[in-house]
Amino acid sequence: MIRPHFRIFPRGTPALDVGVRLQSIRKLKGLSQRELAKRAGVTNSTISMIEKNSVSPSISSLKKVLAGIPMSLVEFFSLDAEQDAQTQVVYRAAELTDICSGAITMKLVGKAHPSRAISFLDETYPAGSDTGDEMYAHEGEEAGMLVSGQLELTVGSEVFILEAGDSYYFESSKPHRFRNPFEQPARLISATTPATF
Amino acid sequence: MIRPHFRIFPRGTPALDVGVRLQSIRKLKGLSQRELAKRAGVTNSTISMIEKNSVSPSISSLKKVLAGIPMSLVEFFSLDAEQDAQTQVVYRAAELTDICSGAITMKLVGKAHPSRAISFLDETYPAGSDTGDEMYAHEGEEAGMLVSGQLELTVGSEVFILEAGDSYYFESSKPHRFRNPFEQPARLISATTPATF
DNA sequence: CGCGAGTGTTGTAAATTCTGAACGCTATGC
DNA sequence: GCATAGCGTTCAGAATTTACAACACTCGCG
Repeated sequence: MIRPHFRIFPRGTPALDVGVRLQSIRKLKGLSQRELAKRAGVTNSTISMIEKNSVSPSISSLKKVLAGIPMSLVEFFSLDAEQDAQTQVVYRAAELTDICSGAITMKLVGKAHPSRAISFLDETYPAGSDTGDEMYAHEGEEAGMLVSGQLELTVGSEVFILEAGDSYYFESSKPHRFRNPFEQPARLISATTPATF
Repeated sequence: MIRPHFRIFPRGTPALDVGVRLQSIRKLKGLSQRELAKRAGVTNSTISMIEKNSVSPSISSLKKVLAGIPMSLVEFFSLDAEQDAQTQVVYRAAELTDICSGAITMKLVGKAHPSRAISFLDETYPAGSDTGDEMYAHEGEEAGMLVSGQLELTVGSEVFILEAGDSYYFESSKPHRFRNPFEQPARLISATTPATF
């Protein structure tokens, strides 16, 4: 039973870095290894080794550790899956439903990128409109999600057709452009940083 | 080595039945233990013990096993988390955002229930309104999510105050009622099956 | 400086998981 | 009946993970 599992771009299995992910979450919560260990009911050495990827923890152990955060396994691996999104440009609606079943929030899109300090906008592209023939390229990052309609997004040499529910995240330094060559208006919730327009 | 296994919130520790979940997925794919083991690069005894919950597999092992399905860890635990959702009535915003980072789609709510054939509605409850003093009880299932405002939901003998982002899923046969005793209007995206109104 | 409390990182032994090779069972074919 | 092939289970030993205790380090303080 092969699942097509379409991917627009590669996404090469990024070695599921449990350790790094756990460490970043722990530090985000302002916990030390020992403190988390005490809450979770494990020893600090366990935390240390997991974070250093010198072991592959058992489900029960990881569950215990995460209970000290607290965080569920689903959440953990959801966050973990976002790691490899750093180079990902387009998130298909279906991709997101694999995790949260159907759609995405802006937070999710932005969350996929480690360094985020973005403000979201709600844009509407009437039929036939575009952002100009020349490609934009400026400092910062850019994220967005198409709420309705269809929209053509060009990033670098790649051209994507966004459908409702699709979203994107890319470095603004990559030349990019939006076009709506379709008959329906397109509503896009987008964000840029720093605010360029 | 007994351990209390603390939980901050009840959420009735559903014993994370990795084994049962794996077995059902495997059979769904029409694979035998040996066949899956061969694809996954583990031994059949490993599969057997995992399914019998006689071991708590390591992340690496479970990942290998799931790769033979194929299925990601996120998907596996997402499905696993849906198990205990069958009796779960209220999903807090935090619970859902923890998974998909900020909000929920209706599909997620419905997905939690195995038998789903529901149509969603978008309802608005003005301040002070309710669905009547008598409790509703009809055949089918009911799901929904509060988009804005606050709303009081009574299911059986339990009363919940839904905040924006909270959602619910319950059997419509349980007597239930919606009330908005607050000052703000409440917008609710809900669904019933079969369509009762 | 010396001290105490904090951090993360190791050894070693105990506990757990995984393998490889059995076993018992059922169904099919000769 | 007997052999063959499939299934899931179970056992002893190898491999891995975990606990416990020590270690080295930093920081603030008297």
